[in-house]
Amino acid sequence: TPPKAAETPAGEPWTPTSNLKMLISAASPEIRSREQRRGLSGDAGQGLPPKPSSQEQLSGDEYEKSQPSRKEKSLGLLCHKFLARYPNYPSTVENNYICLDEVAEELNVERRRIYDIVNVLESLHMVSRLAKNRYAWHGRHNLTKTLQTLKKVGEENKYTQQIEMLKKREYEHEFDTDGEGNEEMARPFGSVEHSEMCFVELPGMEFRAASVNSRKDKSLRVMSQKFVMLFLVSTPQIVSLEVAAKILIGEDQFEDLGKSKFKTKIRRLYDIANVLSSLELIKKVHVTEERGRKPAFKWTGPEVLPNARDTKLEATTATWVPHISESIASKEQCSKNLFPSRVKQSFTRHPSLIKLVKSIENDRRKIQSAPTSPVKISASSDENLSTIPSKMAQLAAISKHQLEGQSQNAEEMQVRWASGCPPRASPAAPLLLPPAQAAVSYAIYLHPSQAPTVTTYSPSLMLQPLPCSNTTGSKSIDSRGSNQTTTEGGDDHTAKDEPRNVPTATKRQTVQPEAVSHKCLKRSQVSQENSLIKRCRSDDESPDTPLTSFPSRYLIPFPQCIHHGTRAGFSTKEKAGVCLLQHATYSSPIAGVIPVTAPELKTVNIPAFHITPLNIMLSPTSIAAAPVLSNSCIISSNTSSAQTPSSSVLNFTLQHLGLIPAGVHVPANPVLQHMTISSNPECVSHSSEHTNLKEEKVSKNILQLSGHCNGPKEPQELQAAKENFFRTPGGPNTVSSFSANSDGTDAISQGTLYIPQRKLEVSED
DNA sequence: TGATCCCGCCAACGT
DNA sequence: ACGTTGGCGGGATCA
Repeated sequence: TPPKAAETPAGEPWTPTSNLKMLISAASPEIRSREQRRGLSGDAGQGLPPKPSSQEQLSGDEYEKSQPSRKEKSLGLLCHKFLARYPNYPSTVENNYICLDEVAEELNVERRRIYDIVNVLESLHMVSRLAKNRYAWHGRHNLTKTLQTLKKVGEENKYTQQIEMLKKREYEHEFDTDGEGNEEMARPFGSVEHSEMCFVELPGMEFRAASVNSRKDKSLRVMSQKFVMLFLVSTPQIVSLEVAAKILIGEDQFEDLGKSKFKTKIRRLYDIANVLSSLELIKKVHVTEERGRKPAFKWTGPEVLPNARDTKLEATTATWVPHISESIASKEQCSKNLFPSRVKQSFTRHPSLIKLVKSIENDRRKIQSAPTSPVKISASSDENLSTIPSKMAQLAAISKHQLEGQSQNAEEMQVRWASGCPPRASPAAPLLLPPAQAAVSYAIYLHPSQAPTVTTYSPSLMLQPLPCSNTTGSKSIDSRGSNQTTTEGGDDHTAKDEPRNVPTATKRQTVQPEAVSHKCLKRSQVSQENSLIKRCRSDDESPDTPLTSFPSRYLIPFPQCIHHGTRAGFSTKEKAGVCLLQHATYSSPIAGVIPVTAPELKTVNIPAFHITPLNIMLSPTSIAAAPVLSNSCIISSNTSSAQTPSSSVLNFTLQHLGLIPAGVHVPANPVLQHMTISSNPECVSHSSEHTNLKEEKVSKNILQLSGHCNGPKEPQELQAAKENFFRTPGGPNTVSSFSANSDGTDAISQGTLYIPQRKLEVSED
C-alpha cells in the first residue's frame, strides 16, 4: 500500500527523494508493476505527479491519462526509471543483462528512447552491448576509470585551451554576428590533428564498447564522452551548452557550420545532459555572463583524480606500482621496464584501426546475434499497465535509484578493509587460494559483466602532470569572465568545494539550513536508513529480489598447468593483431578440483583445462593498453624477491585480477597499473550458497569447454571453441591466464579457473 | 519568448 | 526484405 505523502510541503518541487523512498523501498519494481496493472485507482492523488504543486487530486477519472504532460515523458525521468532497475554496483554476475525490448516495454516507451539512454551509458561504460538486443549492465564499476580516461583524453585534446579560446573569441566578438563569427572560431585551434577523436574505450571494455562501432559512431556515444571530457578538464567544472556545442562541432567534421547544425548539436546535448543528470554526474545551472544567462551544466560527479590514487587498491599495490610521476623519466625506459606491453596510446580508437576491429566484431557478432523480434508496446495488454504507470511507481523507482546511489559509499568503504585486513576465509572460496607457490599460473575467468577494471597508464599519458589538471598556466578559464555567476537550478551551494570522493553529491546538501534543509535532512536520513537496510540485505539475497543468483565464479586451482600452449595459441591467432584471443589450453587433468568454492564442481569431473580465452576483444590499442596482468608481479614472487606476497595479498590480488582483461600474456616485466576493485566481498560471499541449482549449468559449461580441450588447438578449433564458449549460458566470459616472471618466461604453477555462473531467471513478471 | 526536448521519420546497417 | 540502431530536426511544451 502506497503510503501517503505525509509531509510534502506544498509547492515544493517534487523531490524524488522525499518520502517516496519509503514507497520505493517497499515497492520493488515487480511489486509496483503488479500494482499498476491492477487499477491505478489508488495512486492518483498520491502526490507523485511530477508536478505536484497544483492540480494534484484530480477527480478520479482522468488521472490516468489525463495528460502525461511532457515532463512525465522526459528522457530524464525515463532514465531514472531505467537506472532504477539496475544496481549501481552490480555484483558480479547478477541480473546484469539488459534486453532492450523488455525494458522498452516495461518502461512503456519506444525503443528509440531507450537507445538514447543506453548510448550515453555506453559512453561511460556503464553498459556495453553484447548482442543484438542485449546489453550488459556494469553499473558504476567502471565509472572511475572511465572518467579518468576521459579526462586524460580530454587533456590531450587540449580541451581546456579550446574552451578558453572559444570564450575569448566570444568575448571579443561580442558584438559580432554569430553567423559569421563562428566560422573563424571553429578553426582556431590546431584542431585538425586531434579532431579525429573517436570513441574512448577502456581497456577491457573496448570490444564491447566498440561493438556498435560500425555505424558512424559519431554522435551520442562520442558526443557524450566529449561532453564529459569538457567537464573534467575545465576548472570550474561548469560547461555551458553553447560552448560545448561549439567545441564538439569544431571537432566533428569541419564542414558546414550552419546554424542548424549548432541547433541540432544542442538538442543532442540536452539528451545527453538528461541522462548524465539522472546519473547525477551533472546538474543544470545557469551561467550568467555578459550577455545573460546561458544554460549550463555543472559537474557533480566524483572528482576525477589524475589517476591511480583513488583506488583503494593502491595501498596494496603501491609497492609494486610505481607512481606515474616516476615513470615519466624516459618513456622508452619505463615502458620497457614498467610497461612491458606497449606504451602510448590513448584509449581512443583510431580510425585506422576501426577496420580491423570491425572485422573482429563481425566475427563476434555472428556468434551472438539472434533474431529478435521487436516487441511492440501494445497498448492493449491491459493487464500490464499499458497505461501510464502510476506515478507513484515512477517516483518510487526514482527514489529507489537514488537511494542506491547514496549507499554506494558504504559499499566502497567496505572494500577498503580488503586492502588491509587479511582476508579471512570467506565462504567465498576464491579468497582461499593457497599461498603462492613456486610457479603458479592462474587462469581467471572473467565474466563480462565484471568488466575488468584495470587501467594501464601509458607513459605518454602520464606525462600529464599536476593533479590539479589544468596544465597550462593560464588556468583562469574565465578569468575575465570572473563575473560568471552560476545559479543553481534547484539547490544552491554551488561551486564550493565538493567533497572529492563523494560519489553522490546529494549527501552534502544537508549542510544547508533553511528551505532546503527540510528536504535535505529528510533525504539524508532516509538515505542512511536505506543504506543500512541495504547493507543488511546485501548479504543475503534481497527478499524482494525475484531472481536468485548464484555464485558467479568458482576457482579451480589446478596444478602446474602449462601455459606454454597458451602462449602458442596467442601467437597463432593473432593475425588480426587482435582478436579475441580465446583459446583454450588444456593441460593434464586436474589433480583435483580444489575446494574452493564450488562444491558442485567437484561433482563434476572436470578435466583440468586451462582456458585462456579472452572474450574480450582486444583491439590493438587495448592490448597495448592492457598489459594486463598487472600485478602479476605480485603473484610471481620472483620479481620482487623479498616480497613474497602474503597469502592474503595474493588472494586479494587474485580476486581482483579477475577483473583484469588478461589473456594478453604478460610480458616479461610486470606491468604496473592499478586496478579498481570492482567486486566487493559481498559478491563473493554469497557464492557459497545456492550452488546446487546451477550444477547443471556448470557442468554444461565445463563440458563444452572440455569438448574443445584437446591438445593444441588449431585456429579452427579455437574458433569453434570460441563460439561455444560464447554460447554458454553465462554468456561470453573471459578466462585469462597469465603469469609473469621477471625474466619474461612464464612461470606458472597454479591455476585457477573462474567459472561464472548465471543465475537462473526466476523472475516473475 | 527562448529554453527544452518529445516524437518519430527514415536512413544506415546488419542479417 | 526485414529488423535494429540511431541521426536528425519539426514543432510542441515549458518557464
